Amino acid sequence: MQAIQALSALAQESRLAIFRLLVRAGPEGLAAGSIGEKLDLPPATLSFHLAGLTRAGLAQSRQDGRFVIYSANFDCMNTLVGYLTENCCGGQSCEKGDPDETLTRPRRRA
Amino acid sequence: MQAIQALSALAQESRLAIFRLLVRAGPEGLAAGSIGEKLDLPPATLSFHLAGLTRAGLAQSRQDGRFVIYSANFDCMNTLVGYLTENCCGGQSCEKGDPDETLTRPRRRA
DNA sequence: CAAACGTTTCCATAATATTGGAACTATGGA
DNA sequence: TCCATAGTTCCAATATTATGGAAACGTTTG
Repeated sequence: MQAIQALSALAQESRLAIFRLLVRAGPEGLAAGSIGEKLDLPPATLSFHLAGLTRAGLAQSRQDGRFVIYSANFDCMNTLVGYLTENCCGGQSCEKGDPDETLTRPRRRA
Repeated sequence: MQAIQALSALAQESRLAIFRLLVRAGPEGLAAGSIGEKLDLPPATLSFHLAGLTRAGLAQSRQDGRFVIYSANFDCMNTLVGYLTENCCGGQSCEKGDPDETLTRPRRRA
């Protein structure tokens, strides 16, 4: 299951922080260096985590001059959220039990 | 962040399988033994993983006679999905980029 | 109480992940 | 060409997680 890869990629403080940064940065992405700067991560460690996110398909990189720009893969994230939603509400529940549910996951027809 | 706890709880084959089973079982839940049987996990290993899911708040247990019944915590799962949705679409994107997006995550107004 | 059953705890082992320094690679500019 | 900048890879130390046998723990039943 590749959901597991994505989940474990996000299940780590630094990587989750990196990913959040990438999401906020949008499709433009961010240079590796500025990520490391914002999160105060040494280059080797940062590279390790970026590789993890990339391997999981949650991020991608392109080279721009001397910089390597990383950006979030929104499709992948959507797929993951979709998968979790199936796993959470696949049967029927999930609608009941939390009246605020519509705030986070609009239902299909009301 | 307790999202990380939930994410790492799910980021493991056995635990994800257990959780999926619990979700499908609904609020009634399942006895530890029958989970172990279905997934062919030795008692100690199963107990270890059930403890992980419980620690993460994704599952809960109640004792019923000689059995210990585990059930999924749907609220917790909703919270997690909500958090991920924030992290994915917090800015604005996520709508664009994949025309099939409506299949997995219906948008709010069309 | 004792035996049987379901589950957990204890423990040791093995596997996997995380960390960061140092050396290496690639790119752009003097 | 040579240097500075930006990142990656290599490597070794450390830390965390997973696995499962065996013993202990509650509960029900005889």
